Amino acid sequence: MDATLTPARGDALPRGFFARPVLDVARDLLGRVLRHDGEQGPVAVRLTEVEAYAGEDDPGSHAFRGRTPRTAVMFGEAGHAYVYFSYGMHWCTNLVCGEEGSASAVLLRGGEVVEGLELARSRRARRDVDLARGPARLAQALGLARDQDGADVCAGGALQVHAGVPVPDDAVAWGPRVGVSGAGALPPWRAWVAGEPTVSPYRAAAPRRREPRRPPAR
DNA sequence: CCGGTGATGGACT
DNA sequence: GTCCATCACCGGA
Repeated sequence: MDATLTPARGDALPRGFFARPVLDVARDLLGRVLRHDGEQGPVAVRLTEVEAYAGEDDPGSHAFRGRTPRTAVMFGEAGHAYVYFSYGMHWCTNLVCGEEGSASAVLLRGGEVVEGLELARSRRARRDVDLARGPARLAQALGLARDQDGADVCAGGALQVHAGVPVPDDAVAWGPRVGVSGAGALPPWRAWVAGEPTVSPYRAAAPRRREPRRPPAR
């Protein structure tokens, strides 16, 4: 094989990569390339921002209240995608980690489109740097939705994580999680590549203001 | 640049 | 009925 034919992509990461402690996987996912070969064509994203969720003991995790039909994938084998629907219009993508049953996962929060730029552009967004900036836009750029929930990324299927270029420790930044109430009480489990423009802006989890219900106008 | 807020549907209590 | 692991758009400075 001529390795120079796909110099930047590398082999798909094996299941053993994901079947490790979630913080290790989160850190090591930075710089890797998530590729989805969908019906409309391939799009690949170099991951620049991720967030770790520890499972049933983690108040911020969907697994916190135990196994439900929606979260069943999280309780399964590492190396599968957990894709969930949020706010009535967005899809977000996680990769299940650790030992089976640990329900730990890494939320993919941001990346840089490195393949399929035209297709990603056609799926909306204004500036290229925003195409996969934020978990919902990342999923949208790649064309990930309900169909990919539970997909095995280690089985040679349409969704794979390629080796990419690992990021050295001194280029990895850590900070509080985004959009999770009580995130400050937890260790900083969000990791990103320092200085990358594709990292989503940090916003403190502002408690939703509760407005007293008023009767509908008119 | 910043903060406020509406859109919109499913999971869960 | 309430709560979202969000985003885009708007108006103000």
